[in-house]
Amino acid sequence: MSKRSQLLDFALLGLLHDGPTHGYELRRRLNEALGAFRALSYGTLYPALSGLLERGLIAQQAPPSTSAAPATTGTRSPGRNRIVYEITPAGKEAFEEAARRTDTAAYDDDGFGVRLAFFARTEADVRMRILEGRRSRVQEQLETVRENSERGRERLDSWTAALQRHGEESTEREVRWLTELIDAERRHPTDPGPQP
Amino acid sequence: MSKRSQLLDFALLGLLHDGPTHGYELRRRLNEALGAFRALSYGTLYPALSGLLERGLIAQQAPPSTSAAPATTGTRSPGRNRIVYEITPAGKEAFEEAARRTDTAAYDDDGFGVRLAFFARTEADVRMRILEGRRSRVQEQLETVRENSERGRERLDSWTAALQRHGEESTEREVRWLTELIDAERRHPTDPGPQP
DNA sequence: TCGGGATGTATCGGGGCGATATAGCCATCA
DNA sequence: TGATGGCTATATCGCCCCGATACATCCCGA
Repeated sequence: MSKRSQLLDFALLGLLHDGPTHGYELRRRLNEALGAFRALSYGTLYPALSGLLERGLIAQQAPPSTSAAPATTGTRSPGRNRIVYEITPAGKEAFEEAARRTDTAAYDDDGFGVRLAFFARTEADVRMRILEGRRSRVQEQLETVRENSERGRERLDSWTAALQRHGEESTEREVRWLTELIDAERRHPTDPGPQP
Repeated sequence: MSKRSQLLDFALLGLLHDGPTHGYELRRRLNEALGAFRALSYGTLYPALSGLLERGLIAQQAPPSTSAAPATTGTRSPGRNRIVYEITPAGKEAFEEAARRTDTAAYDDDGFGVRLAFFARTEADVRMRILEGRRSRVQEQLETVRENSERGRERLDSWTAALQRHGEESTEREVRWLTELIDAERRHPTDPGPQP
């Protein structure tokens, strides 16, 4: 179980927390929420769902037409054959527990976006720790980038320099953005934000 | 041969075009040039070098101490045993040819940074096509992101909205940055930039 | 002179991604 | 009506990338 797949499990459980849906819709929702940051491919989605199913964190509802025994995922024929999944109590528990964690995985490029997307279900103090952790992480990256561009200052041509400057400015922007989020959070410490 | 590894080959050949070096240094240089955009891991670097070696695009110089026959890469013992690579004529040719291409791979997230890093060895008209191709690609992404955030406007909480807004603004910034590069290129059409 | 940190090459397993196959649903139009 | 094509939907497979790890050497300071 890699960090990445843990993250994916978290995201899927979070989406199913809002109600039962099928795989295709889960992908659509996740890509909609994460937008420009991350996309999810089918080659990742369905194995992840199988894993969650095996561990009993989600369950599939009875298929509408086929009244026979719910076929194994493996023997099931592909095609437009909707399989609606729902979260189990164990799944809810796993999600709540994961939402309370503040691992370094919550700060890195892949992790932070997903965690932020489920902030509405995250406690206020955990939110603050994640935001601050992410900010210091990005600041570290900024320093590394600056050292790099300093070292190669003389050697690099104008286009490479432009690339580095753009990267540097983007990183600076992310720090400012995070600071704004943190300040807003401080002003309204327990505001869970507008929820559906 | 995937798009990605083609790109990596291009980058390695470009670096070796400046003179012979060893693997570790190649990795350092590439990460220095691409900075915040892309990192290169060892698990990717050495197989790529082996591939280039097999295809005769690069060659390894005789090791300094071991006077015996140059051992196969496989049987070679690890450790601090510098292997200096140099580009071959066939390698130079392959690089020049790749530098002339304007595939869609030159516009995507991974590809564009690498191509830009070697603009000094790219002809002016090819540079312009790549810059404009990249810009229209990013503009497409921007529209997709906007459609997404439009669709989920009512449903999403404030943090997810903040994430999307940040992504949207970052994409807008990239478009402006590319426009600046294009304008500068138009003003000085044949300026190859400051070279070492 | 001894130890630790930077330098350096190499491999391995896990798993994500893109492509592809399959196929039901639905609108359009001759 | 039936043929076509595009969207929805599940599923799998191979390529190859990444992170971790191992191993080995160099260099510097205490």
